[in-house]
Amino acid sequence: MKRRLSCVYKGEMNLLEEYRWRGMLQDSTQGADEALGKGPVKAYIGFDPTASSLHVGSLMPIMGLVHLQRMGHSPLVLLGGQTGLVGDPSGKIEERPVLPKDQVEENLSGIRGQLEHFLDFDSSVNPAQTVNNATWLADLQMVDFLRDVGKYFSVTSLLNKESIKRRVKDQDTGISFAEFSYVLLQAYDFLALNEKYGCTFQMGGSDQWGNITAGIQLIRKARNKKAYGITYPLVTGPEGNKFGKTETGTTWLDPKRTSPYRFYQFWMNVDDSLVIDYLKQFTLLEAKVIQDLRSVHNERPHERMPHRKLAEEITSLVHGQDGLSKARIATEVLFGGELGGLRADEIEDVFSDVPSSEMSESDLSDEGLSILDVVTNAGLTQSRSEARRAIEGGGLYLNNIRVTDIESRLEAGNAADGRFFVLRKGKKNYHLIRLLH
RNA sequence: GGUGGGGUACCGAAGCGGUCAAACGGGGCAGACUGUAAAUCUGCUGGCUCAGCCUUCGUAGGUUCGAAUCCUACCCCCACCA
Repeated sequence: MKRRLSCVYKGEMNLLEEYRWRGMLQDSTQGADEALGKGPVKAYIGFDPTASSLHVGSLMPIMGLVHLQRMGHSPLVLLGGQTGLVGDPSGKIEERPVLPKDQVEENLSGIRGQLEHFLDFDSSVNPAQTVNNATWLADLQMVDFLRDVGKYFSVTSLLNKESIKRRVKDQDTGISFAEFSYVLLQAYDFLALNEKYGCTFQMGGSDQWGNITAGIQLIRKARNKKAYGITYPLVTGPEGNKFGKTETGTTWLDPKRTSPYRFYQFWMNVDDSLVIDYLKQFTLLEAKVIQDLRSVHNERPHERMPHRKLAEEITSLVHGQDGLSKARIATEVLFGGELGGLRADEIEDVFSDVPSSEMSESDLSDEGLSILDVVTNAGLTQSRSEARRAIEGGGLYLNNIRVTDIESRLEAGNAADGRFFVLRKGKKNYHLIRLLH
């Protein structure tokens, strides 16, 4: 059920124009437009293996590659297995911790798996490819590197790079030689990809501009060949704050780290002022469709159609139809919908994020347990008194049905599909009890 | 070291012999409204076997039928003076 996103190159479609109207173009080097117009190209983006999963912050470059492939170009994904061992100083205030090698390995395979949701690696015409720069960096000799690459860089110009300048100035943190040299490694990556794969484009976030142009210069000076670069704008939240972070942490693409439900909710909760931008940047919907969504939203904002569409599109892209339907069921249930029709495995799935405990059937023998005790033991309330007040105030639910009687007892017969008790205090405080037979 | 003021529930702050589980404000929780937002409104906000009982007003004693409130000692804070 992998989507076919690739297609044969058609000269009349212009990638940069697509990026422009979608608000995905920050900057491009001279001649990039013409070079793309001449025929299919190979373009690469490097992904950082600092974690075993990508998060929503990487979505812009990923979508960049998706558009690229849809226009018949070939995307190349560089997994920086080696550069990950050094650490890129761009956009970082402090030196980063260096990761152990086996961790980097593990991260690489996780990331590769996620990209398969977006890119077509099996196309006969323009398949996506992943490359690990260990291929050329692992056995590189220091002296060779200095001669072939180092020679082309002036320290003065390196010191003038924004990412380095800022760190050199800061007396407290400074910059290590490893990080200082990072830009050379990335430039060398581009050179290597250019030679081995005929790659002529590099793309990346706007913080990568300095690294990208360094690569282009190296290719020009060392091989007298032309190469190009494109950067995507930085995605920010409503107050310019960091995108993708919520109270519960980073929003990851890995369903084990961020459940499809939470992922879906992340997009549902996007600020109104940004939803149209995000539709352009993170979905493949066409201009006309997005325009229509915008007018619907202006007329009936409370329906939040663009949010729904945004959440659905991206969730199905990242987690598939299956993930989307899980997220939908979870949304309905977690916002107070009926629990009755759900099967045990669906309940288990919906409430997988929720604190839970277990109880054996014998605990509930004939009399059952006082709901007050159950709620308090589950940690939903601090004391029986508090549980009592919650019920009196109408704020306690069993299996999404309001509990009205303080005296009511929990019995095996109440369990949803015979296996679960779903306790809820207020709108969002859940506790799941598994009934063991 | 001297003088004065003070320690009250999650926080701020009233209370100064019984009607005090303790006003009021903030925060928190819940309900209504709503767009899963904000604002607003309502209720709750020590524990329990809950029309009752038990434990709480810096700590330890005492006076009293009865103490957060009066007395004694101690501990800690703050202000001013040295």
